[in-house]
Amino acid sequence: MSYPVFAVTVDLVVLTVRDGELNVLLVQRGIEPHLGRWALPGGFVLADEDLDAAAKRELAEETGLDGPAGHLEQLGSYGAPDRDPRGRVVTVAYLALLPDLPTPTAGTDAAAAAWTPIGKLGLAFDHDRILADGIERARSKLEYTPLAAAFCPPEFTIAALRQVYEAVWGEELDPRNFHRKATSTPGFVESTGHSTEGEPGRPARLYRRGDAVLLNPPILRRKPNG
Amino acid sequence: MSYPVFAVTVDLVVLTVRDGELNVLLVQRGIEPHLGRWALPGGFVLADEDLDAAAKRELAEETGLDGPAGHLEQLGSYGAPDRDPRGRVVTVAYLALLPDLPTPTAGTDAAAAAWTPIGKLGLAFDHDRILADGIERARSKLEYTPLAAAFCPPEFTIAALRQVYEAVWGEELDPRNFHRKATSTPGFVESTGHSTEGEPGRPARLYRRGDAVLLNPPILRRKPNG
DNA sequence: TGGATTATCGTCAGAATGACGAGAAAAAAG
DNA sequence: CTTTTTTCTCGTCATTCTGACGATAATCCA
Repeated sequence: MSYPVFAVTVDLVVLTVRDGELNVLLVQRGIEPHLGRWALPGGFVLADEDLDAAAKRELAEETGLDGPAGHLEQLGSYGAPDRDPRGRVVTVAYLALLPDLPTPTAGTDAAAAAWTPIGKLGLAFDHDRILADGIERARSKLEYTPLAAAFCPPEFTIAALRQVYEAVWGEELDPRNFHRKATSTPGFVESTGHSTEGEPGRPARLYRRGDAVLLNPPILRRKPNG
Repeated sequence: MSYPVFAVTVDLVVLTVRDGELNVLLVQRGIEPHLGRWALPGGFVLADEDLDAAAKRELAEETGLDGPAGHLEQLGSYGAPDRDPRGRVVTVAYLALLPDLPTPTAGTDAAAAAWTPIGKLGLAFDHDRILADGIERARSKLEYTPLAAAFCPPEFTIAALRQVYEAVWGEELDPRNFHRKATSTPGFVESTGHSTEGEPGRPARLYRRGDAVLLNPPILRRKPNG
């Protein structure tokens, strides 16, 4: 039996919140095809490597991060026959949610790497589509899971958590109602006993991520469909 | 530049509700590897074929169905290096939700095809895992989307819709509260004006699927985490 | 004709939500 | 040092949503 031959890559939608805005990690391509254009970071899956392992490896290469911080999950696969001029390439996209980090270093095959606010970006390949799918996944996951904390450092205030929601959803939330909701949903956050110091305003209690996997009840956006 | 070579397959988790139970479409393998064992239907992606097109083609081959009935979406990709003894094979799994259909015919490479109630199945390859992921996706999608109607014929009663929820979730729902919820959630179902005839009990009004993409508010399971 | 069965509507208490007032605790300004 | 500003935290209240369940309607079946 014979069957067609493919190359398999992983591409990463790495999101973070900087200055109250949702940002994505992009690299400027240093090789053909699409040389010089901006694209999602990624690369080929190695001969003896699992897909998840390839995604973790690429994430570590691009961000220097390889601890358990943040969140990484598979987003979906994209395999249109003409999506890569080099031939038949299927890419498995992953979504990563990370706390704010220093500007990353450009990896091999990349001329530059940068955090970029989301918007109309004109990326290489089908990466605009993949990015849009990743953003929608992140918006939706914030409703039903405690993953907003993946955007925060290990200890964070309720206000910081709320600003994550506001940045990802592009929607303002009432601080008082959000505070009630975050602290009363079981397993969302747990108090550390510490507080902020030196910031303007009343000091805020610091929390860490709770052990819930799903938020019950969820925190719903006002208009999931627009 | 050189990079590893892969084969790419699509595998289908085809679910339906039969006799109040959630069933999955399985095929008995007619070729090596795993000859004679039960597995999810699937096959290789063709040389000039998109992933979604391959999934649609396989679904049509296995069920004879190719209209817009039911629902088909990508579930996820699985690519552990040792998941197929023939070599490096990445499979893109799809989830299909269909109304109850006659028993399907076995396709090529399959000795038999059958609807099977879900449970501990011992499938070939990593298909137990893929099936479990598909079932969990279906359970979750019923909470937030109107996709339960994909399990029903074009016109259906509220009771039939409720029985879909009960079969997929394995949980009984109060008929009166479910009726209120289904008919009051905007875009979930719309009345056709017809009613059932010849069934025991009071005739039930028939509905068709509404135009909503998301249920707002959602219909939540009692214990999403177990 | 009467009972069984299922659909549909209604009621009521408790939970969750949205809108907003008000006090607490700090830094910043005068 | 006092006042103002800022932000956090708690509380109130009306509205909506949910779960539990009673009651009636409309058919089939014996």
